[in-house]
Amino acid sequence: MGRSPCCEKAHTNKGAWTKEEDERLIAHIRVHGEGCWRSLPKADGLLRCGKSCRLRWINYLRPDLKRGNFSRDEEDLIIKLHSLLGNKWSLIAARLPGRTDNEIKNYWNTHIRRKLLSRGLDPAKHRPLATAVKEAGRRAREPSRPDLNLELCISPPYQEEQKKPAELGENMLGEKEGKCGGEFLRLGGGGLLDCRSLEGS
DNA sequence: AAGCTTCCCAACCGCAAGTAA
DNA sequence: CTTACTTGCGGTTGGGAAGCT
Repeated sequence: MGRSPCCEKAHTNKGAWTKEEDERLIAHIRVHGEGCWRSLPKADGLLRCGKSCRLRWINYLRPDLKRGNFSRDEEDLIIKLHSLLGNKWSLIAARLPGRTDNEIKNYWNTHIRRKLLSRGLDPAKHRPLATAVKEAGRRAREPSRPDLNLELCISPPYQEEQKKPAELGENMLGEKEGKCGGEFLRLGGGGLLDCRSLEGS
């Protein structure tokens, strides 16, 4: 695959976005919609590379973003999804409306990961650290095998076209607010981690 | 109050995948 | 089929805020 620099670095701003830049970006997307990130800055006179514009919009400016603290249910769901999907933050985010992959990744690294470690659990495998180490050794001796096809057991991600949870008084799992996504994930409480079990650590 | 440390999150970087020419 | 370009993803980092001494 060919690769090229995403932008002419000499002519672009870096670092924190100013209010004016935000407003320009929002105005542009209101008129033209999302997409064509590469040509967006040029079209709108923004001294930012397209990548940066896309990131700013997705992670911060999008109107449907929830922001604020993660609820216990969200945290629980993240742990469950992570145990199935691993570090596939975009897939996890697709199942948490209003949350971005970046936000979830940050939350995982700063909160959940630490909680799991302090309980002696391997955040990568969701198993006790000693077991995880043993298993790593055993796997090294075994022939490699493909991962489970998770798409088979996880329902499609939340999509904007679907009925909005707020309108239904339900979350994206089709459940009343306040429940985790066990059924949605076909987990059925099969012994996976529950964030509540980490409380008080 | 000042200096230091830790925490958190927005943003950057590099790579891979997708796709148009 | 190959190349060039764009988009999206995951890992990492910089710096401001908050907490501590």
